[in-house]
Amino acid sequence: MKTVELQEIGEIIRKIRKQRGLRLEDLADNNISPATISNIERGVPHVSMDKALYLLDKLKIETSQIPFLLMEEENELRNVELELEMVESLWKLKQYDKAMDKIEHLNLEDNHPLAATAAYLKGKCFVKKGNLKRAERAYYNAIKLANQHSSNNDKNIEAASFCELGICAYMQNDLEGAIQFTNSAWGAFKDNGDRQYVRFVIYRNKAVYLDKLGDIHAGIRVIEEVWDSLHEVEEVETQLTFYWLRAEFHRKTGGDNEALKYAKQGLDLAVKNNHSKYIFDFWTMLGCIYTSQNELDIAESCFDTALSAKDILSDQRTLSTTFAKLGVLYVHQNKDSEAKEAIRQAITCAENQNDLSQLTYALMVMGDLLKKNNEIREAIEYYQRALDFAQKHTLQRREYKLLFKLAECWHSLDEKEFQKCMLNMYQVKRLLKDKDGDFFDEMD
DNA sequence: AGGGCGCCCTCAGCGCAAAT
DNA sequence: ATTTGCGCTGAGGGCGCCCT
Repeated sequence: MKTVELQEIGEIIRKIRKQRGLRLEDLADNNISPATISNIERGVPHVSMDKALYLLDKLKIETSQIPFLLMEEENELRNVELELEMVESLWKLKQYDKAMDKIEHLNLEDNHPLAATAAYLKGKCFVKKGNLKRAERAYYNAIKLANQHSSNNDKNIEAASFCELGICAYMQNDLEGAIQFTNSAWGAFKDNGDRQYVRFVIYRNKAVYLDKLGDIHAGIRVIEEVWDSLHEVEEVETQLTFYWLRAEFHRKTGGDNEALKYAKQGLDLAVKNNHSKYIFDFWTMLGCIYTSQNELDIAESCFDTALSAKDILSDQRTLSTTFAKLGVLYVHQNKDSEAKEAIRQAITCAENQNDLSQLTYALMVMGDLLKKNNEIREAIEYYQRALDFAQKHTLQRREYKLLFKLAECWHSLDEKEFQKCMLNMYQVKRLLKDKDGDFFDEMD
């Protein structure tokens, strides 16, 4: 008997012991202890073959049966694998309850080689069913199980689970946490394992979080690192996000022409693949770029085109952005009442989606509009609301910007409040400099 | 003799589920 | 929500064998 088979024999012994309702202790005697049996079952390498053979004998298993039992075991494993592939397809087909039922029905023990995969898929179902806490528990469990069983080493379940934990944190407005999880995912990722797409999802997510945090420089570094291998990305959606991010980063650093180039390439790809969410996002982005280039009529058409997709969007998360940017455009066009209405919609959308990064932005834009119309007290109210969210969720760049705007408002009204803002600004700026050294004020 | 190594044991403590 | 009990595991240590 080869040592490679030792673990598999252990699994068979465990299975048969459980089938007969025996505990370790029940099998132990003067010749073999419970711990040793446990060692054999887990395939601990230094256990003697004699003990294993003794155990097989005690269970009345003929050694000649073993190849047959191994084969049977392998067949069963393949069936479970197929079932889990079905679960993944059901998830794609949005049949979350059915997918969940299938996992429960498999009833996998913790030591099953595919238990980690099952836990991971369970987490994904919980996310879609809106239960983030249970999803997180499932992902933690998947990570624990993946580390327990050596056959998970090349399945990248740990990396994928960390990646998903990042998404959970992001959905709960914990961007710093999201980035930490994504870093953990990167640390756990195996280059020659399964689920290679996760590699690009990690890059993509990290860049998205950095964008939301306003850390443009770090975001650009991530995109540059991945850009040359973009052709390796098989998922159109991931590719589209990279085009979107690249355009977004160019736009925010004032590179309108570059931004235009990548937005148009992305739009092309989105149209080709009939991807309505990104058709929507890229038209929104084009609207922003044209607004900043002062081509206001074209910009308006862009936003109008984007909003035509409003009712067929399955993910409403970016809708708030479009309304906010449309508001900015109306401000440029001096259409103040339309602007107010658009920004109000932006605020509502962001609230509905619980997207605090976007909400602070929409509130800030509303403040800008009020301030422009000399309604300073009202403007302060909006800025202050935005500031509270920004502080609570460590959106420090936005916090800095809001403090600046508040300082401007207070300047003529209340010297004491003005001083308070300036002091806070100074502190936030120092914090940001400590963190990455290259603080700068990006465009929105 | 004594150091290294393999095998197996004990024991504290963990995680889970049933009981309260 | 907390306690209790069970099954199991990992750490650490003892024992015996082999080699130098």
